Amino acid sequence: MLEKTYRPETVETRLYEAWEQSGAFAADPAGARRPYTIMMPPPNVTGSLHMGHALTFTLQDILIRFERMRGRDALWQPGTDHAGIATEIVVTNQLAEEGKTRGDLGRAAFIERVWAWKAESGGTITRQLRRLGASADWPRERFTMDTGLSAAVRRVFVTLYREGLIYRDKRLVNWDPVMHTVISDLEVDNRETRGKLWHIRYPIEGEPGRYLVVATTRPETMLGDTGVAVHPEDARYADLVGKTVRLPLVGRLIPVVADPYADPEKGSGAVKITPAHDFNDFEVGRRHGLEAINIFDRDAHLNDAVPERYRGLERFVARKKIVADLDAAGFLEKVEDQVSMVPHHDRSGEIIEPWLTDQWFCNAAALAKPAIEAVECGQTVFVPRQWENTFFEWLRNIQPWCISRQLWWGHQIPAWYDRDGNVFVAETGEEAALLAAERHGRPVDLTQDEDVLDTWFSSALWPFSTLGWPDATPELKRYYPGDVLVTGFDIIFFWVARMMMQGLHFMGDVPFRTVYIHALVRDERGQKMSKSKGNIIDPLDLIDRYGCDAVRFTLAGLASPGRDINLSEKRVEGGRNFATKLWNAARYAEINGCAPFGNATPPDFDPRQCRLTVNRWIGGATRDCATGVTAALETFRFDEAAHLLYHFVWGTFCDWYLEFTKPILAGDEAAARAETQATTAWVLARLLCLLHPLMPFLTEELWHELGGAGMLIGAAWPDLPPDLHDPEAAAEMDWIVAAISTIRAIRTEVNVPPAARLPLVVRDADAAAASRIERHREHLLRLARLSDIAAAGTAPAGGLAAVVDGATLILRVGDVIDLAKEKARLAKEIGRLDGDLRKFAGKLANPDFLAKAKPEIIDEQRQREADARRDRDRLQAAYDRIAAG
RNA sequence: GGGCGCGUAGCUCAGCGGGAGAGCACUACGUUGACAUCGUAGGGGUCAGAGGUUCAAUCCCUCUCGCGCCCA
Repeated sequence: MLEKTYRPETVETRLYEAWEQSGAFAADPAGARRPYTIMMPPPNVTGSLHMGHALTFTLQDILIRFERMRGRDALWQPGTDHAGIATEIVVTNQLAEEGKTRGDLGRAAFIERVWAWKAESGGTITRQLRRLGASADWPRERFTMDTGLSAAVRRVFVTLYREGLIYRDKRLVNWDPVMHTVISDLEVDNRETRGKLWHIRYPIEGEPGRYLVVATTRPETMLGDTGVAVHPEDARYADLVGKTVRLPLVGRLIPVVADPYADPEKGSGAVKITPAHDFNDFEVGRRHGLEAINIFDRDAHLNDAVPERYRGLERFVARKKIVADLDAAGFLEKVEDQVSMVPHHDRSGEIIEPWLTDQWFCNAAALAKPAIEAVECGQTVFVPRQWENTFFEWLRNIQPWCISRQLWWGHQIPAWYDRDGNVFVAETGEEAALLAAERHGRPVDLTQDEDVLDTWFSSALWPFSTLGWPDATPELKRYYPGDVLVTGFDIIFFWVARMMMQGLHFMGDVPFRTVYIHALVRDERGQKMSKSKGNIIDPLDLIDRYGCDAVRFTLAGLASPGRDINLSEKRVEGGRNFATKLWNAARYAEINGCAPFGNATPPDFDPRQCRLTVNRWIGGATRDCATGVTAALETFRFDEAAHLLYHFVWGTFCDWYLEFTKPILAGDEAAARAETQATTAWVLARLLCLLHPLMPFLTEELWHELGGAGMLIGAAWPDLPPDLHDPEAAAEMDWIVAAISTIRAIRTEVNVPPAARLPLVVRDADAAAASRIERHREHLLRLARLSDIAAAGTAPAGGLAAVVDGATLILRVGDVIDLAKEKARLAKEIGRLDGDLRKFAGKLANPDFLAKAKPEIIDEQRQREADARRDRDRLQAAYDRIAAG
């Protein structure tokens, strides 16, 4: 027999191993089933599972298990990402603790060290995914720096280079002066920072004593100024355009130009132009032919392009000195406090320095066009749809993508240089050597580009590189494009857009048909989880304490579209309680001979053949539930699926069906008992199937315990016939539920002790109500705690009246009844109905309503009006009887 | 500044043109061999505000206020 409560810790590991070892997660490329593919977004190889992972992988696993049960050949392609910068930072920090630097080791030793770290910690995240129940096809696990995937990276790089879509260029880039690497625009985090606005006087050449005041948040870059801009329509400065000013501290003459970039409202309205150290200034400089003078070295220390006294100073040290010097020389007009956006590296936290360097770029605009079109014409659809705007917005304004990084951990760029700096791009060094030899007419020495590629360059290829591309593998043919990509909105730009671009370019088709964007997981008060706030909820800790299924069910239930998830432990407790509820229902079924595939259950049982109304009713209700859950999962409404199941299991199956059928199971009518056992077993088996994608462990365990054949993970998804639904049975049982609920409510209202059994008198029952009462007499007696049910033509004394569709129910409570209180209770109810009746009357008397509303709506209103009137009249009669008595 | 989203019960959220819902919390009472991780019942809301469209608005449109996020 099942234990009293479900103990996840005794079940989860055992079942997961059983699934994995049986090959239940494996795709079947050679089979005949239609494929269903989800590419797992590869987590960082050295990372560990956080709440966001728990959400995204739970949702993916739900879809995979659902479609697998629906008969699809499900491939959930797992793997991990080398996460260039993130991993390099981790290992560099480890070295720092040993008092060493990356440079002390040298490139080869450093990379070896990272591989060692990967070997040590790389299994963590995949072990944690297993704890979450993720049914990924593990033997197909890939890593972005695998041999195969690295070859794909080189093939893509070389191809795009030859197509002119990858090129080398000298541009202003985002430079991290501590890590000494460039990063892409997306990796820049603009943070609001309190700073100052310095107003500096630039003397106008040829007009002694006159100054042009410029306002800047970065006075130290003035050493690289090559112009000053004012707005073309700014009358204050109109006469200065075309003149020159003499740069303080430097002495260089620089022109005043008219450019709309200068905002007359901001600061003094005049801005210094430093083309080599500001992205906007770079553009202004280009428009006006201004020189770009680079004043920083790779450490953001001032270089030889500045006056000698400032050379070698770190940028913020230089700032202080320059401000002091300007002040001393009378060039500083004023200083204001100002909050401005300062670019930081999102990983290292360092302040970014815009810096002119040679880097590799990818022509993202060219690749973006097909990606935009594919979403425009619906080849790929975002769910929720509104994220398409975000996608379009970014792709339509996309800038060249800087793909080179001055790191060691990653895919080294397949470009080689000869001594003259000529570049040879090829998939291998040998090939590059051949190209060089051809060019020079003899073999020459080459050195490979030191840089590596942006991590996202390889992730962008994930949907096809994991399937064996560039080889034409059967997997590639079969599983590309994937069906759904499940991910968070924060990587639409980083990853989704780039997979779209590369997929379309190299595979000629989108990488996935649907992109399901889920929300962020926040804490219970809606705050973002972070280490510094100390509000992190660890999914593994939750799994330990509440069980994996409770966590999964909770997350699914909270996954409403377009809304962030505020997770509280109370919710998970609710999920755990639900698991216990289901467990106990199954336990009850087992005790009563209703195990799904036990001896009591004929294998050819068809619930449509049931004779008892209660069994016909639950069969139909199960069908309705299954239909709803299927529709919900098909449309990514995980919340709806969870809620439907919760309410059906708890509110319908446990609260009513199991209660209704207890007397049958305990009774001695063999046929009725057998039918009920079979029905209970049948419903329970379907419920285990329907719940399995959300709660895989609990359902699998129950499946086994109750004698299910094979493994539930491989069972078929319930596809129930429409004629299971029996409207008459549903109406009848709904009536009984309403009658019982009504009687219970009255009892509570007048404080009848729960244990007391009271007689019920039924008055003025119509034929349907009378027969329902007769057929379900036992249910009413037991669940409403009645001693007797009698029909009466006359009103009994001392009764509490209530109306249930077609009958007046009078609960006899004897002499204890307080007549005044009862009159008040009835009057209140009558008053409520009168209010409803006024509303209906108003509507039904409105000619516009009758003329314009849909006929079925009018009928419905009429029916409701009639029902309300009838109920009101019955209550009024009861009231009158008391008043008369 | 541009864009997206959100204000519904004490809290967290569904619903999104015709009867205001769930979970949790709260109150009262607990009975029947699945379950106290439970049962039964109850209280609690001018659906942010103001206009408009409509026979009908929590739902559609406009504006206002408040909050969040993304991009500049």
